[in-house]
Amino acid sequence: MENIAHLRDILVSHSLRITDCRKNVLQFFLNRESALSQSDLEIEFTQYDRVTLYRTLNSFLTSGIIHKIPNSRGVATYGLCRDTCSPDHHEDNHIHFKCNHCGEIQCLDDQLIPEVTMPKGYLMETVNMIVDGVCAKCT
Amino acid sequence: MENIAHLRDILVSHSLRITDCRKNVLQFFLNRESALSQSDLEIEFTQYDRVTLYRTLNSFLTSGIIHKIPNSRGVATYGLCRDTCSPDHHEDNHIHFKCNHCGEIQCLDDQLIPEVTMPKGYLMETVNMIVDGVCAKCT
DNA sequence: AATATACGTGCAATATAGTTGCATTTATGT
DNA sequence: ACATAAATGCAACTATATTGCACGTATATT
Repeated sequence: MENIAHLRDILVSHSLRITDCRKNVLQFFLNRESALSQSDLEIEFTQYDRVTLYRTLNSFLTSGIIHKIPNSRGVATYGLCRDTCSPDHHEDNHIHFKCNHCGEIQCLDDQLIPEVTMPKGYLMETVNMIVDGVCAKCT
Repeated sequence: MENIAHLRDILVSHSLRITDCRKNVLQFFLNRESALSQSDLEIEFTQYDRVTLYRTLNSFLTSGIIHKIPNSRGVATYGLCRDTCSPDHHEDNHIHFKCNHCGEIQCLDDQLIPEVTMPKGYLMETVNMIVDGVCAKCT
């Protein structure tokens, strides 16, 4: 359970206003170790409109509190950024893990994406790496 | 331009019946160097129903002719598998590239995904790596 | 070549996800 | 406490993904 002051700090430091919705959603992210989708939030927070949750995710995304995790299903999922991230510079160069058993998507913060090289003429901007398998809880 | 016999061979060797739709879609994949989405097919093949194209992609996917490429937008894209792929064993361990300029997604068949290790208790099944940037055609 | 049948296709309908505009409410700086 | 810029809720809309069912066709068998 995060204390409220901490939640406020995070929001303020990302130039976001303090609202109930944002505090609750942020707390939910902090309490969970797995990444979350919009529909996860809709199930958890029936008191807020889908659009509000959608825009909450968007504000977190553009302010650099969370990052988007690519996946092969058609559902966007989001994970908390590390403390070292800022809106213009992300340090989310870790591997993401999708468990085929429980379905959870996790940030493996300590497994860094290895360096790769591109063919001639290609300009590399961001790199994502997603491993599918069975997570520690399900093995 | 692929010859028809070759298209038939590919379909037959994956236990799929020969149909116009499948031949045309497969040819389209072979002629393009970029990955394709369902909507790409809908634009190209107005003579076929969306659902037919959807199921064509599905049959190609489960029979191992194409593979799904994860991406952060909510649109599934597909790339041709290498000749060495079979339905039960895929060799698509290459990096995918998404161009932020032209939007194309390409298979970098020769850029292999580097080996990575998982934390204790994690079981690795498949690995995906997606690089975003600017492709050779757009630089 | 005729034919049975399993498989492919088209249509209709539904489900799910993502997005915008607008009126109303609320957080925040002064 | 008040003005204002931002957040919220509602309604509507778009795009994408998916299923059931009836009908048509590729293929194996004879």
